[in-house]
Amino acid sequence: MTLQQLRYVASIAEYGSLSKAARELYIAQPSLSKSVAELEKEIQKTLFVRTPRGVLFTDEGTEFLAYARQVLQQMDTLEKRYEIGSVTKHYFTVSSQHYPFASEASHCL
Amino acid sequence: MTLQQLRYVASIAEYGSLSKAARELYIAQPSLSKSVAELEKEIQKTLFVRTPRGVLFTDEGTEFLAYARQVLQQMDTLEKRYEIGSVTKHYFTVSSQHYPFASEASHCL
DNA sequence: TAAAAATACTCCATAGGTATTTTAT
DNA sequence: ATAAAATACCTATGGAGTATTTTTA
Repeated sequence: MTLQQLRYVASIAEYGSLSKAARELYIAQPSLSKSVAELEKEIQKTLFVRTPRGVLFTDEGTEFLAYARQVLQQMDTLEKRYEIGSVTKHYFTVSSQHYPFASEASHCL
Repeated sequence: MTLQQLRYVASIAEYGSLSKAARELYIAQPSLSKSVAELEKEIQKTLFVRTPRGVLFTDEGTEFLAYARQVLQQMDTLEKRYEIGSVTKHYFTVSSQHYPFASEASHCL
């Protein structure tokens, strides 16, 4: 059981479906599906029932979610304290010189 | 920052040295060393000073430890609730037939 | 000067990806 | 019929390994 899996379950609860949660998490739906399937296997419990409209949490799933949120909250507190300028926030910058011929070329677009 | 890293820091605090903690955790000392080095780099703080007798936690390290233990405790609560017969407990069994010649051979040891 | 820790690699397990099939309304 | 989830397979990152060097009371 990993923190990632707890985060995933929390997101699925928030968005109501694996597909939506995957989109929000910027991961592929099958990756998310597999991750939670492994978690369910590990704890030997079904966290939610799958329907063509999304998922519905079981009672056990709801209880699990409560525990998961406790962990995530403590982790959040820790990260807030120590990763203010987190490494996870990346920036991508492009810079270049000004080439007059490029301005000319752009007229062709 | 992973749960593993938090567990590692907690163990190092408990045992007072990377080597001892590594032994208790059943991992190699260099693996542990690298793991905590990466954590320190991530949070941009030195958790403990290294001496030839082990480590001494800094004030910042001690504070971090408190936060880490909060997370670990919640995780522990969760795991206690859901992993009673955890997958992490493996068993290794060896079985064989009885070969008379093997008994004979053992006399040569 | 001997212990503890750090460095330099190697390897492999697994998290995540794409393509596709199955399922249920 | 269609959107959601599951399955199958592939790839690559990083966690853990061994061997070795560096450090300091």
